[in-house]
Amino acid sequence: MSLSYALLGLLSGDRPMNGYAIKALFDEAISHVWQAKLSQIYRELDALEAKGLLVSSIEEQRDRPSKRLYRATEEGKKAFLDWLGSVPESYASPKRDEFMLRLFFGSLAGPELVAREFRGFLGHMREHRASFENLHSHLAERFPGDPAMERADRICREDRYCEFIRRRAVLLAEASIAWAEECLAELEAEGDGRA
Amino acid sequence: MSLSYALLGLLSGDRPMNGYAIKALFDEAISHVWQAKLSQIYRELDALEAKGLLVSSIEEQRDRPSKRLYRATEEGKKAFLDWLGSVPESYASPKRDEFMLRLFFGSLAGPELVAREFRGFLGHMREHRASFENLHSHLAERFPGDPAMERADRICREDRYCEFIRRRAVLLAEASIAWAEECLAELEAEGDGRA
DNA sequence: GGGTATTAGTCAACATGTTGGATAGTGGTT
DNA sequence: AACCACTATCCAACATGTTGACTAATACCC
Repeated sequence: MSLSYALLGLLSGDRPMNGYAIKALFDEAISHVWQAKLSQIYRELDALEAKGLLVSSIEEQRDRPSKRLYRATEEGKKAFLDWLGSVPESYASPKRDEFMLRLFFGSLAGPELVAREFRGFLGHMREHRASFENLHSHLAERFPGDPAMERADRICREDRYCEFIRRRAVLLAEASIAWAEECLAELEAEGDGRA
Repeated sequence: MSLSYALLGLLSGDRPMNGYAIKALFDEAISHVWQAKLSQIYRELDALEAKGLLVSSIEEQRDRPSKRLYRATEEGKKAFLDWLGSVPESYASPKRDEFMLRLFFGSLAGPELVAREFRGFLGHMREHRASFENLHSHLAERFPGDPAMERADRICREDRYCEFIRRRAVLLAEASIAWAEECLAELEAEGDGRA
């Protein structure tokens, strides 16, 4: 699946990374594209190393716990590039949206409850949109002296594809906000008329 | 989690349903909100019955395999309504988008490959959008004589919240299409200039 | 000196999702 | 007659994702 390719991709560069830093990178840069928990990342790194697609080495640090640095083997890089060049099975991402499911049962909940949920959703989406406007990743600050993190930070700021991704996130957030405002207005107009 | 509440919600009405029909309902009406495989649905129905939230009965059919009809118990209905009235933990749905992940590694893939993926994505999204324009669910046709399916069909057509959901799906699809067209145009403009 | 936060990694258990096959009758196609 | 598609249920195995706990060192605050 894709998580392993994401890891291989991140570790295909010349700068090795440890699990903890990868998690930070996921959270700051990839979280609206792909999410993963720390324990999942570690497990996956283990599995990839067992398959010979990654190798790891321990780096001792003076003032901190020592860390295990991973890098892709030649085989790992090849596996990643093969995946990148392959045709994706599907362009549809799996849908599992609790808010929408609740909305589906809206008639059983009643308009007031639904309106409340819409307000919560709007709050969330507005925050979400704002988070793109004033965001630059803090990876370099959080991992001072880590070349992999400095590079990642720079890429997130400069890379055109990262910019594409950011633009889409903003557009989708705006579409969702406009939609929710319209639905809420409809619900409230009716509520006023009745109550 | 939410799948069990989705099932309880569907089975809280006065019309019992069997697993196969529930799967069809998921596919036709809820698929862009929540997806589930047949085996998962059966397993979940089992678990809910074991907890006393559902009861089942076998209905023999002349010309077809007999089916197991589920309906919610009073306890099940209560559990569903409690969930519906509760505040959702999060309005963010888990993100796991393969296409976006590939795009994140765009610089490693190169503009031609990325452009190809964008074309695939556009094809998918245009189909997706079109599927809302000429769609009315065929549940009643597929399950002739099944009152639960006739009702579900009608609700999907008439219910305002289903209409909200449909509208959002269309808006998001349109935003994605506009975004992808713009990105693709940028990539192609550059490709022409160089090639 | 004690509590808490941060950095770093590991593990067990559980929850959820996916794949594929077994079973079984009906109806239609080649 | 052989094969496939549809309706229907169930199960085992595996893959993936989530939660929470545990270890350990350092730093920072009170």
